Amino acid sequence: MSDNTKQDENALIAERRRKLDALREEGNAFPNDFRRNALAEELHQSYGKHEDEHLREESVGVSVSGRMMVKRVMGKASFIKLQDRTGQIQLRLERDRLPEGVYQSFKKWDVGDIVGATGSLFKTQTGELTVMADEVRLLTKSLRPLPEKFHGLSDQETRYRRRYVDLIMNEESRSVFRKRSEIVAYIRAFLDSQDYLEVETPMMQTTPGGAIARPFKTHHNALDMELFLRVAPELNLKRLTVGGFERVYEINRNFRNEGVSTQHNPEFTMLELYRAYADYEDLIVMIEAMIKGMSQSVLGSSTVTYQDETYDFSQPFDRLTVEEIIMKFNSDFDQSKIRDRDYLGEFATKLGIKVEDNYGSGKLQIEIFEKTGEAELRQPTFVTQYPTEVSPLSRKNDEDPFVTDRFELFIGGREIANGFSELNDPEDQEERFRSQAENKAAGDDEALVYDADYIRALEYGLPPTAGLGLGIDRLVMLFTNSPSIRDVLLFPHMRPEIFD
RNA sequence: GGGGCGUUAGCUCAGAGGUAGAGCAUUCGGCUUUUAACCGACUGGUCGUAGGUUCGAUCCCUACACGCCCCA
Repeated sequence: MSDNTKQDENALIAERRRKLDALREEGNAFPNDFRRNALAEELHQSYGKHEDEHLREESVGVSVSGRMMVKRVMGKASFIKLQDRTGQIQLRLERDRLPEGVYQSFKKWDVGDIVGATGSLFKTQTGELTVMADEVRLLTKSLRPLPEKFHGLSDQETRYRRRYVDLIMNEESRSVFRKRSEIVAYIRAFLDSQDYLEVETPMMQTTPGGAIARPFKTHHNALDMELFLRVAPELNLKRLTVGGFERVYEINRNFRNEGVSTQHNPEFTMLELYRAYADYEDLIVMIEAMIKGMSQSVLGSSTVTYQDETYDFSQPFDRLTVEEIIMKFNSDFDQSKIRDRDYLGEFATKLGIKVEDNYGSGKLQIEIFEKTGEAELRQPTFVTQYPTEVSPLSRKNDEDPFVTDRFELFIGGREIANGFSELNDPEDQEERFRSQAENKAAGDDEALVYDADYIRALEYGLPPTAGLGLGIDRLVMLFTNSPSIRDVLLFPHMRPEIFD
């Protein structure tokens, strides 16, 4: 830090810096030899119900440590509270019980400092479990004041930019990220128990990968080549299925160069899985079971309440086709013309959709579905039979090649998962790639890129396979009642902060 | 990209065209069972940035930055 900045520094920080200077003069200001033997939550669990008298007789010695969140000095005795990773525990410090001079030093410590203490348990007059300290040490001086004790930190921007302060101050925020971790752990356990193999495939590739999305570009200096951050791991995971890993999954980051909103972050986490000798129906059964189990495991309930709406996972999820949804939510739609390109085009235009010349009836169906149906799908609903035109990697339906054997899962009007029976005919795939390449040439920078090696892999033979992608961030939003994706990302993307 | 709202002390927030306010925190004093501890005294600000209107702007106007929400 420059001298200039130091001079301009806030008086509160300057004061604490002076205290740190004094600590440096006394010896090691940043000791790392204190070891605790108890956590706050353990103590409350084990001794919370004990009587004061009983505790004093037992004389339970404990060492605890954490961030000092409360400091109440009453002359020659004080109460403080330390916060560790499990919760808070109160300590009582009495001048005449501590070694000579320690209490005097303690009075200069600040809320936010990291403190370690050793003592024995008792209960206060109001019944709060407390450690009567025999020793107490300052382990790390905090130079910056914490937000106010009552209102805490509520400014959204600061909560995202200084997540560490948010985590110190807000139990709800800590809880969201613990739940996120539990959800991911649940998914891993669920898949591992069914003999899936977890793998990691490249994030940087020479093509963006298998999804319709705009990619980020980067550059490798030594190789002097353009690279893309992947938009999906799909093609690599299917290469692994060709290789004989018949059940694989990856939980990892994808990158899409698109808008930022309450629903979108440039990087986000997806589960993708592939299962040979299965079709999309098998995955529908599986994902429904997984979400039900997850709800029970993480929330202890088969329902989840999100923004004043409750979703019930105990009932079988609804199932509708894309065409059924269009007709259900557009009463004036002429059902006999559900695949009539001209009619669909007119209908879409009336809805305010910008219709491009190269849109076929499948693309138009999807535009109408997204505009009129998607947001209405509140309870868990599987939407099936997506048009082939918008599903370049999905297997065509045997009876009706206009559609593919594909589904998406919607909860609360939002897409949570997308799965399908994989296209494993290399010649069909080659044609679909070419069609995408034409779109790309026509200016669609989201179109898939032709991947010759992927075709070659398919030519070795991809067993009949079903695959699934599930957006972890959106699922966590749902399970933690978070209105914005930023609430479930530890460090959401923000424009750079200006330090002057 | 368009629209709306916001930005005042470390934090949470009031405020009004005429030299800027509260609570908590800090500092000093008191207090050996507190629970947003309490009592007394003090301190703390380029009112997001840059222009403009005005005798005078933190307040009105414009642009910009950052954030939040809605729409595409």
